Amino acid sequence: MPNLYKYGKTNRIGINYSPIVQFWTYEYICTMYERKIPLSLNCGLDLIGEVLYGKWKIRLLWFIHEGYKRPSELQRKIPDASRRVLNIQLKELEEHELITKTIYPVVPPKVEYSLTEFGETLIPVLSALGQWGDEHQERLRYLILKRLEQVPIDKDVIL
Amino acid sequence: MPNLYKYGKTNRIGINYSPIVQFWTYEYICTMYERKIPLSLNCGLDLIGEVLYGKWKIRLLWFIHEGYKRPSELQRKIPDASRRVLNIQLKELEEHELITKTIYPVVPPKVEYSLTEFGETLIPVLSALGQWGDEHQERLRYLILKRLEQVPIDKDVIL
DNA sequence: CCGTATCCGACGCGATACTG
DNA sequence: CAGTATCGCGTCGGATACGG
Repeated sequence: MPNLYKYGKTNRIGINYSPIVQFWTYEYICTMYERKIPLSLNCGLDLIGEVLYGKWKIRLLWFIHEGYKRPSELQRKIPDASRRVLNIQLKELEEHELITKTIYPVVPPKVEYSLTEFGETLIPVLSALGQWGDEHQERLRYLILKRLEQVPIDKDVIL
Repeated sequence: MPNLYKYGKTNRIGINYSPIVQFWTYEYICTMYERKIPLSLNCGLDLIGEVLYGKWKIRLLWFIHEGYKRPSELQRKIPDASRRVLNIQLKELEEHELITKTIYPVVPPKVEYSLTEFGETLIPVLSALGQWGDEHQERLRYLILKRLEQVPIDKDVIL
């Protein structure tokens, strides 16, 4: 969970670009729930981060958007994710109302996911992200791989 | 080779959405390095996810963009992040060539960060993200908080 | 003012096995 | 085909303390 935070007032990311931001920090609410580290939901970037957080979520959204709706299809598309995690993240997406799940009462079981309208609104945003990545892919790949070579040993790992 | 990445990172962002995607997947290369779970750098979303990954990076980028350049300023802006993590993430941003660091040889020490041109290109994208979050903030807050109430106890945590 | 080191808790997620 | 349970590893990041 990314959202462990307890920061508050000054640190809304969106400061300039988003006058909409409000000040009655959710910190307050969250501490009431005794979460050790409260969420910060003060600005748009925090919020979207909350919803997209998860290793496979964006992938899932995109594939569903592309028409791969059944769990087995998704699994085939994302073979590196375990069934367990896929289910967990799909459920989260569902709870965030970005997708809906339809269970057909047939044998063998059949399940289909699809984007909600709300989910659809996210697609252009994801596109924008991906576009930036695509535009700079050469450079990014180079930089990322270079970094990995430099730091082959994790600093936190005791040898 | 130490086994970092044995269990991939939790990317906030990552997906194969793009037709540009190439198939000589980096997965391949990565497995050659004996990483158990390869990085996926196949598409723009994967790449951008790699670069933005980190709890405070987006915030850092934004604040630097806004003109808060010195470590102490940034720290004040993000009081919940420890100095350690801030430095780590700043260094990563630097290695990814999104920001530059200038050290002035004076006493007391003075350091300044600023966005590179490359880093600047990321700003509109972040704006887009934040904008979506802002537009739907009511709903998002509601949904996120609702979910948290439902699952107050993490399933994986042993009590 | 600036940076880094060590310790450690939280939790995401992979592996595997089992049910309907 | 779809879903869940249990287990344990690994990584991020917080707390604190020290050195320049």
